Amino acid sequence: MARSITAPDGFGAAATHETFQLPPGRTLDICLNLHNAILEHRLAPGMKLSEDEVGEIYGASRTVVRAALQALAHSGLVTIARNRGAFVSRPSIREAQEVFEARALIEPRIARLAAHAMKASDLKKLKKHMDAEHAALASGDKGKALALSGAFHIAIADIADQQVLSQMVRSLISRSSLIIALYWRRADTTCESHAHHALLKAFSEKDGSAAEEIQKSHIVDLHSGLDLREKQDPKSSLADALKSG
Amino acid sequence: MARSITAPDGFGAAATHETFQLPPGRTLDICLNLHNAILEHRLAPGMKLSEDEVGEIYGASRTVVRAALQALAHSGLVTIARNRGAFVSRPSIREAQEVFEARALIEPRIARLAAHAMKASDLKKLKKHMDAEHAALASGDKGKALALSGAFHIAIADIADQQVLSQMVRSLISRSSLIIALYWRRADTTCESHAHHALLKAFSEKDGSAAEEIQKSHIVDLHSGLDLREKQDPKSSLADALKSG
DNA sequence: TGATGAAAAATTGTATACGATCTAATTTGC
DNA sequence: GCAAATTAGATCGTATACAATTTTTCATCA
Repeated sequence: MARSITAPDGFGAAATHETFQLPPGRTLDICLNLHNAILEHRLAPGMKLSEDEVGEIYGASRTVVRAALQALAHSGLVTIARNRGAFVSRPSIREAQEVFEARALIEPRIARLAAHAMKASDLKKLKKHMDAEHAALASGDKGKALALSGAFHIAIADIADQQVLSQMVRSLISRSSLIIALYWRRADTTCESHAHHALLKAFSEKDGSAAEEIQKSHIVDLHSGLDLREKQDPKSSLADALKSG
Repeated sequence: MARSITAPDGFGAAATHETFQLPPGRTLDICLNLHNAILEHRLAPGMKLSEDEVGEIYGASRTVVRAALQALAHSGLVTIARNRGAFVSRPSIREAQEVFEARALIEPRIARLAAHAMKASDLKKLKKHMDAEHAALASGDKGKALALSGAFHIAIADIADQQVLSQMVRSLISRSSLIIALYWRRADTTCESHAHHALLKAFSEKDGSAAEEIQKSHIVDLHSGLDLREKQDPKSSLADALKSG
């Protein structure tokens, strides 16, 4: 069965062909599809992505699948181990810290630029994103809601019209999705929406400084929603327990 | 003739296996080699990188070469056009602007972090980098001098010990090399050294604020050394000339 | 002479085959 | 019964073959 690829829907699809610097084609299709699946948490960190299996699913040969997996590896969503294959990445605690620190550096700047470049049509688009996110949350699809929340941040970067920074943000947000899958501790995802609402207000007033400030706190807040304490692995903790017993 | 690959020398080699998120192997070897060649301006922007030709040079099959070219495409040094092949990228004026704006945002922060993390051994390493750069410049190898100048910036990022930001800087500096090949206008490359000296002083005094400030001016200065005025392309200028004649 | 079009050559896109390496299951020895 | 070694299976790394596409060449005609 060839061509059973889900068409990327207008909203969830945060990645374009520029994300992977690949020409259009089947390799790119598979990239985008896997990318979405990972962002929506349908593929969990650590999961094996066998070349044969993926090829079977998409009706493509290993040649094409390999290229797709290597592209995803370069964007950090997939980790390839020689002679062992490809796995959905498991960002370390260290990497999680750094990703959110990088976001706290870059995204506020982008928010400021976006506020200055903001047009009426852009505001409408952002509003639609928010509505879609609410709808997904209401229907109970947390994975999709998270992906849409990321898409909101990417939409801002696109409005700022800075392609280089925008690519960086895309990569950081993709990795954030994995990080959240691994380390998120809060039950409420709703706090997000408040920040997004506040951003929208700043944008509508073309208040760059406010947008920058709000975005910065928003990201710091997201960061603080993670549980990034080192957990000693079971083996050593067992040894400790027995030693002191 | 297999295995005629130049061993990446300790200094010029700014890229590691993490730059491409590839496991060690021949694909990575070819990546690093092409990467260095581009950074040292031995391969000019726009040059065709035929799969057969590259494969012949490195004694590898097209399978391996293709993977290497796609990895380089993802890092922005190579542009792939479907059914037409791979070319050394020609960054647009727009992209040039954005790359240096991004550097001006990220690198000063890294310089500050590096200043705080700086150890005596790190200072020595940086000094060695500068000496190597001077040596290359003295011997007239401008390409190598430029690559080493980039390596200096990357070394700072490594000292700051921020892998995520470090990867971004690597990518930006690689692209800067192409940008300089296309748009550099100054004859003197020596101005660089002064900034690097000043940075070294700030580092030795562990003065983070000074390092941040110096790095920012340094990058703005580099940016101002480019000629980024739009040149109307020959075709349209010809049309204009005839229309008004 | 210059433009047009068709045929030939070169180059990339993809599938498949085979060897190398890793994983696991089974056997063997203690 | 348990650990180590061996073997069978699965998976990846690479080369090569063929199809699809582009580029070049060259003959033809206005």
